Amino acid sequence: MSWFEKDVVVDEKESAFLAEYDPRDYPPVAVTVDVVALTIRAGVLHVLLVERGRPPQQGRWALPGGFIRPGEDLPEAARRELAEETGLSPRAHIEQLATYGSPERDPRMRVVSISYLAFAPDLPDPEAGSDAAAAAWHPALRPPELAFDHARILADGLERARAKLEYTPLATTFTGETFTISELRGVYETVWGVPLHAGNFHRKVLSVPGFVEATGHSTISGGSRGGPRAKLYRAGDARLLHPALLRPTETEQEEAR
Amino acid sequence: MSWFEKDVVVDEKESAFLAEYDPRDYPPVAVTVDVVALTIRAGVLHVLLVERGRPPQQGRWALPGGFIRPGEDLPEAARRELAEETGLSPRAHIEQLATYGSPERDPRMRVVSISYLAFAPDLPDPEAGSDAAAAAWHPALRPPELAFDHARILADGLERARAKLEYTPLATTFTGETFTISELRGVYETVWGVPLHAGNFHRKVLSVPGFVEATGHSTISGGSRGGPRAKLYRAGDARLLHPALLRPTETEQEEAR
DNA sequence: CCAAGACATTCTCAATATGAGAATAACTTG
DNA sequence: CAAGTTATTCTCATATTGAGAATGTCTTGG
Repeated sequence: MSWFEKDVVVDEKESAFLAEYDPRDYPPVAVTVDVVALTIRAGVLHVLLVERGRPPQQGRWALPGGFIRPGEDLPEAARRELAEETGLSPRAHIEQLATYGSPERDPRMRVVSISYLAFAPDLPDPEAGSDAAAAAWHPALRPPELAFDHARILADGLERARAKLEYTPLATTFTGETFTISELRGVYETVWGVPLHAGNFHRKVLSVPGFVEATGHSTISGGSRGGPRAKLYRAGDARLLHPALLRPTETEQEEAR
Repeated sequence: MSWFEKDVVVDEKESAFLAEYDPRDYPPVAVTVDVVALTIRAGVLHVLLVERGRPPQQGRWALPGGFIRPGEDLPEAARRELAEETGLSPRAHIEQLATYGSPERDPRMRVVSISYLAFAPDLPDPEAGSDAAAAAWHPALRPPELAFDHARILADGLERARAKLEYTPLATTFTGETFTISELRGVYETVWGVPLHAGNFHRKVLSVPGFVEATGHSTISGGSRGGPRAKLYRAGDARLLHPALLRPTETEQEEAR
């Protein structure tokens, strides 16, 4: 139960105040949501971008996003933008990333942007929406030049994604319904950008309670380049990984040279 | 260098667009910052609250905060609110927590609030500011009934603080310039709400590179209830703790019963 | 069909990190 | 001065992790 469902005291004085209250007395600020939607295609991390169809910065690529609507909640707006501009499934994991509000970030007026981070399994190429001339997946580490401060937002989203893989089972949101341990390892290697020890990764994933659960099935055939058929798993019910699956540290990587 | 310092192409079409652009075409939204300022007083975690001096919800306690000003950056607004309403030092650690924008969260109009989390060493009682009838430290775990959705914001801030102690040296921002290992342990025990093993904590803190560095000095006298004089340390230069200092897990706590 | 190479899965071993309990010694207060 | 507290260091058993390797199953190219 949230506060506004309780008996909030609204006496005469407060009623009078609300009646004469003029929202236009406050400095105008526009509020938008922007979405950093990530997926993995052909072993490379990709981010969804739209080509701006109108000024400012027309023709440049930007994160999908737009103004929030009256009566619309923030996560709702983020999901709408994602679906609207790209036709993406509304089931993708989505979480708030951060809010950007530097006074100079948009030349039109004061714009405060609440960014969201979304993870999705490999999806078909998106459809262009009304606001965008085009929408497409781009390599997340080598994107085209981005509009506004979206390069910074993307960088923050990538770092959040890398960190989240450590202590949550979110890597499974990049895979299909079922997956092999190797596919899961591929997600980690792609997002972190480092190769992992196959044997240790296997041991670790199976030892963390609730990370994955066996389906009892195996792949129909071995890998395209050989190897036995792998067991298939699905996401478990854990929301946090205990103990966490930590990235190799810098010192360890230096030692490996 | 940020994007707006670069050669952004502003052609005639874009200039024309900017000229005829009317910010008032967008639905009115007010943007505020709210600050969850935490400190430890007498071994208890406290949060800074102000008593609302005007409707709505006049008389209720709320997090310090207010509308952002034109041309003012978000972190800047958070620091200003903290200093303005309470006289707190602007040097306290402050970081963005999350943004709340449910359409029903304020009866006046659509209000989007960007919350900030601040840690400060024990400070004197604050002064009331212009917007607040009173400002005071309250126990963070048993606060008075809070206005709007501030109880939820406080809860999120507390969880963030607990998590941050694990992998960052932020506990040192709750202490003075120098501190003993026991004082540092006290911070962890207070924020996490669990007793820690003194010996293991001591070993851990000294083994994590860059967490603390010795000053070469010791306390003038032993603790108020006895014990030897303790060595004094200051915060080290690490920004992250490797390996992290993890909270006891639920299962471990259950086992200890 | 066969040999070579790829890959899933399981093990072994050494190095680290952690939880518990305890030993030592330096201070406090009554 | 005795008793109780606390800082600091150790010991030992248990987990966790990094590396390297062994095994057996498959795919691909002759």
